[in-house]
Amino acid sequence: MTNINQELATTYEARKIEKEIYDFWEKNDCFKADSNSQKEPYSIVIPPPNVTGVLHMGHALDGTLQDILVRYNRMLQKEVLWMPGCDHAGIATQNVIEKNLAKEGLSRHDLGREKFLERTWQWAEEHKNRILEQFKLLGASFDLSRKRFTLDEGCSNAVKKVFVDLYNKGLIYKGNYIVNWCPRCQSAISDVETNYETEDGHLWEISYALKDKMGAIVIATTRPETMFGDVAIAVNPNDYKYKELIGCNCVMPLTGRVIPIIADEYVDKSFGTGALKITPAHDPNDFEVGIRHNLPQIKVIDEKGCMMKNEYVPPQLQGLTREEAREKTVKMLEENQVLVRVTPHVHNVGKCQRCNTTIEPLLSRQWFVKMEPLAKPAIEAVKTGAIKFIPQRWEKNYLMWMENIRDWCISRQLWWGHQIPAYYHNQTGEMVVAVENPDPNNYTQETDVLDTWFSSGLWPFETMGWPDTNHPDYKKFYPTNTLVTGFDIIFFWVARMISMGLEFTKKPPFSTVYIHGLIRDEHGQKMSKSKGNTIDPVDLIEKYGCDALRFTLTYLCTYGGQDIKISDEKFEFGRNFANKIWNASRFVLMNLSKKDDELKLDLNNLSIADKWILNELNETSKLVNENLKNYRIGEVASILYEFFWNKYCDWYVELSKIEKNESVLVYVLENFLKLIHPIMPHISEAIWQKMPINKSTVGILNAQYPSYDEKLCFANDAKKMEMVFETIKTLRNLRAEFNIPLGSKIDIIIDKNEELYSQIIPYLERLAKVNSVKFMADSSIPKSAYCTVGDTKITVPLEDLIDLNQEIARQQKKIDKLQAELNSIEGRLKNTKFTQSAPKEVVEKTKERKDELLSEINLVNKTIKKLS
RNA sequence: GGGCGUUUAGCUCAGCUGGUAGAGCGUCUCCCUUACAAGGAGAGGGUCGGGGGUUCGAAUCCCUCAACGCCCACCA
Repeated sequence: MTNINQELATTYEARKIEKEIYDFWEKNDCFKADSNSQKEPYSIVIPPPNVTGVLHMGHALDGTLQDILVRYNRMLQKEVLWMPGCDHAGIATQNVIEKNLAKEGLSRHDLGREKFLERTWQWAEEHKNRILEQFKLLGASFDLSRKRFTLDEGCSNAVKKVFVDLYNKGLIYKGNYIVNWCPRCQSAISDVETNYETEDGHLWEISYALKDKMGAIVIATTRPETMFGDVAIAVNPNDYKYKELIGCNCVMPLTGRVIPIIADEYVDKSFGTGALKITPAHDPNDFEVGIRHNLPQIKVIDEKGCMMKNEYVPPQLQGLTREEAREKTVKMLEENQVLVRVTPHVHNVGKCQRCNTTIEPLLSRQWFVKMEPLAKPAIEAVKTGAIKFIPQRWEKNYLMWMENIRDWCISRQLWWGHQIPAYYHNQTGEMVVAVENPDPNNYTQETDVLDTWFSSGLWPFETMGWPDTNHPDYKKFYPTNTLVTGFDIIFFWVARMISMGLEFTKKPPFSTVYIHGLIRDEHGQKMSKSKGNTIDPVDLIEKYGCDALRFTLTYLCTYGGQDIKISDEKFEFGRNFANKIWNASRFVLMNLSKKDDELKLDLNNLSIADKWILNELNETSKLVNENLKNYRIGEVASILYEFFWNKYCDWYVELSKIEKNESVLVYVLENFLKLIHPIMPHISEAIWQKMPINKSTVGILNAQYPSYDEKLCFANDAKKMEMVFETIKTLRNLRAEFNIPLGSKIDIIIDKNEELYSQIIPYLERLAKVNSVKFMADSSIPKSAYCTVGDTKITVPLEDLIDLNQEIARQQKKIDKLQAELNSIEGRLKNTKFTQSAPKEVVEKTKERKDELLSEINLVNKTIKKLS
C-alpha cells in the first residue's frame, strides 16, 4: 500500500487539486451530452453571459446552482446537457468598442459599418471564450463542445425565421411612435431598458395669452424647452375653472404661434394649475392625447438631444442642448413676464440603463412586437402550472407585468446585432420582409438591428438546432427542465423566452424557473465597479478554493431567494469545511488495512455505533434528496455540513480510534462524498479516486447518487447511541464545571441500562476520561457528583475534589430547568381543550415527556437530599 | 399611487405544512490529545420590530403600525 500520509498534505491545497480534477473530467469528456442516449434527459441552458464580460459574483452563484442541479441529475443517471454560450449584448458591446475607438480619436462613423463590425467581431472572437473559461474555474460541468453564441449562424437563422414569421402573422409592425431615445447611444431603447431616477427639478408655470379674449391660461411644466413643440393646451372637461375656455385659442409666448385649448380626461385638475401643455413629439402621454384629438406632432429636439433648427424653435435656441435650452427658455420667459411662478418639484426622470444618460422621449420610426397575443399563452402557462416559479411569489410579479404588457420596441439604431430582415427597393421604396434579400442589386436591407433580448429570447430552442425540429438535440433535450437566474431579468429575458417558446415550439421552454437572490456587499449594497465594492470570484477561488466558494454560496442561498450579502472572510467557512473533509478523509485512508472486497459492508457485523452512523447517513440521504428536488439547496449544504462535521467527525471518527469498523468508516465516507459532490465536486472527486473501493464509473460525478435505504434504518440503536453521547457530554460538562484536569480520571457508578453501557465502556474511558465503570443499583456515596441521563443516574465519587455546596447548586440548577419545562407541560396537559383538540401523537409525546421529566426530577431530587 | 421583501443571539443569517428557538463568526474558560489550531472540549448570550387577533398552543396564520430595502406606474 502506498504511503497515503505522504500523498495527502495536512492542509487541503485546493487550487492544485481542483485544477487536476477538472483536467481529469475534461480529458475523459465527462460533460458531453449524448442526444442518442436512452436515458431520461435533463437539460439546462445557461443564461448567456455577455461576450465582453468577465466572471462576477452573480455568475458564480448562478453557475454554481446550475452546476449543482446538473451534477445531481447526472448522478441520478439521467442524460444531462448543460448548454453553454454567450450573448452578443448589442448596446453593451458596441459601447465598449466605441469607447476604444474614441481613445484613438475615432467614431464608428469614421470606420463605417463594415469596418466597425469587422473590428467588433474580432473583439468578440478574442473575448468570447474568456468568460466560459472562467466558468471552468467554478467547476462548471457544461458541454463546451456545444457552445453557442447569439450571433452565430444557427442563432441568426432562427432570429430571421422568427422575425419573418411574426411579421407575416401581423405581430411585428413598423411605425412612428414615441420611444425612449438615448441621445448618447443614439438609439431607441425599450421600456425595460429605461430606469427612472427621482431628481430635484422645478415646476414652471407659464402664462399663455388667450387669443380672442382678455386674459390668459397658466400651464405648469417641468420641461419648458419642449414648449416650442406644443400643439395644444389641455384641461380636464369637468374643471369648472376652465369650462368656458375649452375650444378657445391661445397665443404661445416667445413664438406667437396659435394653439387650441382642448379637454381631455387625462388631465388631473388638482395638479399644478390644472392646465397642461401638449407636446406630442416629446412626451408619451401628450403623444396619446395628440392621437385622440388628431393634433399635429412637432419635433423640436433632435436625436442628439439638441434643439432643432426649424421654424418652430427660436433662432437663438437652435442647436443648444436640452439643458442649455431650458435655462435660456426660462430666462426668455422671465423677460417676457410670462413666467408666473417657479416651485421646486421632485420628479422621475428616465435614464438609459446602459449609460445613465437622460432619456429623450422622441417621435421616431421604429419596429415593434405586438405583445398581447404572445403574452396570453405565456400567462396561461404559468397560471396552469406548466411553468413554475421558485420561489412562487415571483409568479405574481411575472403575471402582473404580462397582464399589463406593452408593445416591445425591438429596433435599435446600432450596428452590432442582428440586422432586421427587411429590404427596401432602391427606387420605389417598397418593403419586403424575408429571410433572404429578394434581389441584392435592387434592394437594400434595413439598417436597424434587433434588441439583444430578441435573440436571447429564443435561446432555449435556437441552441438546440431549431428551426430543424428533427435535430437530435431538439428532440432529446427540448424543452429544457430548469432555468436558473436572478429576478432582475424576469421581464427582459424569462418572460420573452416563455412567449417565444410557446409561439414557435408550442411548448414551454422549461418547466421550472428557479429564481435566486442577488449578490450584495457586506452592507447590502449592489456590487458595482463604480462603487468599488466588487469582490472578484476568481480572487476568492485562488484564495479559498473553488469548492469553498461554491459551498459558502450554496449555504447562504435560502429557499426564499433572499439577496446574499457577502464579504471576503465569509468564505473561510467553506474553506474550513473543505479542509475538514480533507483531513477526515486523510485519517480514514491512513488507517485502512483492508482493500476492495474486504471493505464490503457486512450488515450482520455492526456495533451500536456503526448502526447509529449508518442510520444517520441514511436519514441524511433522504433529506438531501428531498431538499434538492425542492430546490432547497441552502438547506442541503447545511444538512451535509452538520452530518459530516458534527456526526461523522466529532463522534464516529473519534469512536473509530477506539474500536473501528473499516468497512463502515469507508462506506459512510464514500456516500458522503457522493452526497456532497454536486456542491463540492473537486474535493469529493479527488478523495473518491484515492479510496480503495470498487469504482464502477469514470469518476464520482457519474456514480449513482445515494438514496434512502430501508436496510440501513436502525432507529432504535441510534436512539441508544444518542444516550451514550449524552452521557459523555454530561461527564465532560461536569469535568469542566469542577475544573477537573484531563489528567485525573474519574470513576463512575451507573445504576441502570447495564447492557447498553457495558458495550461502550472503552468510549467512556477515552472520551470522558473515565477510569472505571461500576454497575450498582443504588450507590449511596454522599460526597459525590451526579449526572442524570434520562432515567439513568451516574454517580461520580469525587471525594474531596469537589465542594458539596457547589454540587448541590449545580443539581438545583438542573432541577429548575427541568421544573420549568414540566410546569409548562403540565399546564398543557391539564387543559382539556389541549388533550381534546391537539393531534393524538402530540398529546402522547407530551405525556411521555412529562413522565421523563418527572422521573428525572425525582432522581435529581433524591441526589440532592443525599448530598445535604 | 400600487405590489413585494426584510425586521430572530454582539455580527451575518437559518427556522418547510403552527407544538414552545438554531448555525457560522465573535466573546469567555480549558486543551498544540498521534486527521485537522482552517482544530478539539465546555460556557455565556434572544420577552423572535411594536400592538391587536385566531388557536389548547404563534417566530410561524390574520389585521394594524413602524423602520429599512426592492419592483412596477404617465402625474405635467
